[in-house]
Amino acid sequence: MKFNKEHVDTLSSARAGTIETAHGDIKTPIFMPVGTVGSVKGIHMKELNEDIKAQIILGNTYHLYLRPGTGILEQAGGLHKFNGWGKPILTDSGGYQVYSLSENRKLNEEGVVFRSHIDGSKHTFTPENVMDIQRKIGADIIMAFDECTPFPCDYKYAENSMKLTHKWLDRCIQQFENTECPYGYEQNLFPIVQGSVYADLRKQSAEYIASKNANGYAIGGLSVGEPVEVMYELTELVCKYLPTESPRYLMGVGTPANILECISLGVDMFDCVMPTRNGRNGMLFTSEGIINIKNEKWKNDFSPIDSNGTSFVDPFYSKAYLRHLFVANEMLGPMIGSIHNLAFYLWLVGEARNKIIEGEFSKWKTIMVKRLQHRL
RNA sequence: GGGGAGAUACCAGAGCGGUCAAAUGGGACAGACUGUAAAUCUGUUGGCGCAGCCUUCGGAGGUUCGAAUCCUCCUCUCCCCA
Repeated sequence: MKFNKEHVDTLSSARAGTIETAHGDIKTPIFMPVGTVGSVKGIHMKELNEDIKAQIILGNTYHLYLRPGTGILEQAGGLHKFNGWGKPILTDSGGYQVYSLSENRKLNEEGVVFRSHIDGSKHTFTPENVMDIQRKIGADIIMAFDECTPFPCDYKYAENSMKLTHKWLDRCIQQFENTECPYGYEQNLFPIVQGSVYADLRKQSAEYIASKNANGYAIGGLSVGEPVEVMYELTELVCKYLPTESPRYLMGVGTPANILECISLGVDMFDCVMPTRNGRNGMLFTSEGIINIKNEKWKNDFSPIDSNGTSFVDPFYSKAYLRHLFVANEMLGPMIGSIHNLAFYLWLVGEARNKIIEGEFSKWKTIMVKRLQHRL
């Protein structure tokens, strides 16, 4: 994998570049739609590709391991062939599930024992087998196994957790180097910075991770409930210690405004369930602000969802019609909401890239952030 | 014509002497959602000067310290038989 950093903003740390992978190039900054179980919920590959213009999507190790299982994925020839997405894929390691499914797991030095949320069966995840699973899934970018710390999190816990994540990283690297992709193309392992909300731990973690000479670096453990200002401060801090010549991935972020702010801090890659989950639940992100399409005020608004939108759904359906679909509990409503939001997110990062290249990013960002947060 | 059942908040429907401004669904309205256990979850849904008070359970009377709950009559609905 190669990262060509093409432009750097003069007034901020924003960068525009290209990541070259075995399944094609990714123009950064980029937003990656989340397809946990191998499916971006409610979205056809054709829409994802042609309409939303996604360049890379996510999958999840924990979920794909449980269902359909690595056996099926190997038989299929990897996730790309299984789900029909020929472009790059990134898989999360299950580190987020250590946090989100904390009720259903036991953590120790060796790894994590999960009690399956599907059938209650027990499954041990270690840095080694998480690498093996991600090899079999066959994603272009695979993530180190980490513990995403909760918020709030006391210093001692954060410190121990960070040290554990570092030890696990070394084991991940070891296993990664001793194995290869069963499908014959290149995979890349991204290490993850932890350290909760503590600046000294974050610095320590970033420096540790940066020493690993990886093809990309991720920032984890943020957007788990801490104030946004804290998230921005720590992202800024961590970016200072991560190599400038490699892509940086801020995991799980975020709102459109979060993304623009963090692009300006030097982040290149983002993923978040927000455009799909919130889109399914009737919350639309637009360049004019946020719409709750279920609200009564849209019932007789026959104007387009977004007349300047980039997806075919935007001028094609009216707000009144989309509201009707949600109120009537029609599955088309959540599908349109998801397509719109994803297309908007991809438009937003594409526009950010253009502005960086044009040297207009900082000015544009300031105006956009205000508009994006406005509630319509 | 004979016999039976019932009328409860926007709708359906519990409640069958006090702990009832009235369960539970649905609907309506609003909110939440950040590496997805989520087509999910939460709140509000008689009025007000709101830790209290006022007016509500088809209508009118009555019994009782106290009635959505018991009695009488009235109005209306549904079911069965002829």
